[in-house]
Amino acid sequence: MQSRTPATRASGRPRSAEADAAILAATREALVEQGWSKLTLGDVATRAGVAKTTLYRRWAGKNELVVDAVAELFDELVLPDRGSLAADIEGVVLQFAAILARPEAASGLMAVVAESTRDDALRERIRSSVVERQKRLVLEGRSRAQGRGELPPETDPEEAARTVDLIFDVVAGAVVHRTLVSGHAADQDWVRDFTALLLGGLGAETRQP
Amino acid sequence: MQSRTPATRASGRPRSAEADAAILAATREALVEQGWSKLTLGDVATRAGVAKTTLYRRWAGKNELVVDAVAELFDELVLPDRGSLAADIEGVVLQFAAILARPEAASGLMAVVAESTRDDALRERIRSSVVERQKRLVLEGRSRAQGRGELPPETDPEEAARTVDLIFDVVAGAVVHRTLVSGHAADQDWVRDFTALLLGGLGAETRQP
DNA sequence: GCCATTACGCTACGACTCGTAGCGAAAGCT
DNA sequence: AGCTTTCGCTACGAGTCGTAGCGTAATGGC
Repeated sequence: MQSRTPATRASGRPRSAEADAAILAATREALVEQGWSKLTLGDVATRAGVAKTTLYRRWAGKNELVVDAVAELFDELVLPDRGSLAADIEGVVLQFAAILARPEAASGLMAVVAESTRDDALRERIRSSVVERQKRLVLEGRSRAQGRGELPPETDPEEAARTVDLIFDVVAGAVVHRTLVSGHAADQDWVRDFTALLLGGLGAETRQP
Repeated sequence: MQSRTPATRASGRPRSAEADAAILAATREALVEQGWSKLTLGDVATRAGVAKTTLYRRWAGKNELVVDAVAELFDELVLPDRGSLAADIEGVVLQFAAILARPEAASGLMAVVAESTRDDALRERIRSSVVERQKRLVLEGRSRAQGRGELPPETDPEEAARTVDLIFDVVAGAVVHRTLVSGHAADQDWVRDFTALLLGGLGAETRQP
């Protein structure tokens, strides 16, 4: 979250945790109904049943609030072992696609990403609370695949890190682009084709089913 | 553009083409300096040297204006024949990355994409004026590769169309995610790695340089 | 050359949102 | 108790929005 664990402050009336949850839920609700540009903090405060001033005391502005509200959606991402690298990839991609299919995630995330091009602190907030969580799944999937012998163990750790970043950009980027720009659902069929392309490459993909 | 070629109207004072160009240029300039959320139509009008009412007579709102302003940036996309599929891909990806690296493209595009999740007409406007232009390059590149024997000729036209869509989502999505979310430039080294992954797949990529 | 038509610049306007300040009351700690 | 911090509420100036109204400019048709 934002400034959790005051650490140096222990006295006085504590902040209401229910208010936090209510505000974030109200933000997602407003994102669905109003979209990002027409979302007003006054409306969010009313929906949450708190005063507008309370909202401003906790978040610096709309951007930070939306990041926190959307970040909670990614808590549910897990990577159960499905037995093969292909199955693991398909599983996590489908989960990611399911989250992105929710209107509050789509409009909220893209909007704050757009804002983050002019706000480094915001970009870092997105990275730590949304992106980093997903990247761990990539690392976990690779580790499993190496254990199964599907991928060779990395030799150069720096090259391995670059590869993970690359894969992550490809996977997340493709799902986002498919869902938001192309405007089609990243459904089972699409994910199967995508996984085949990612594993086998363009030659293998078109070479045979 | 928006409502070009009135067709049914030929009399009266014609709209100034200079004003159109000035407004779109001013929009890009304001995008760079203010970002999307702090961009106001009044400011754009002032920069362009036109009245605010003129702006509202031509565009329905901020979203449509920004789409048109950003779309012009993609006019420069071309696909010279570089001799091989890999080289063609690297070339077009680098061009796309160069456009996205410009702040007006990054903040503007992402913002309108975010808005388009709640506005079908806006999504269609983006698709026709930005996306479709890029997709033709993919078709052209595939055709050339088939002529060289690097890719087999498609048998099922429907499957071929799906593959083109898939490739397009992967390429564009990866560049966008790399640039905007990860916050790193899609430079020569990254594009080389990405092309290798796209052509050879995950196995080949990690198997050896 | 005159007229109908359309675009333009300018001003002004109500409605709305923003973010903050100030206040008294509430809720915790010691 | 007393101290501290948060909360809800009200009110406020500043800024933006999108539109209406008016007089003027630039076309084409007659």
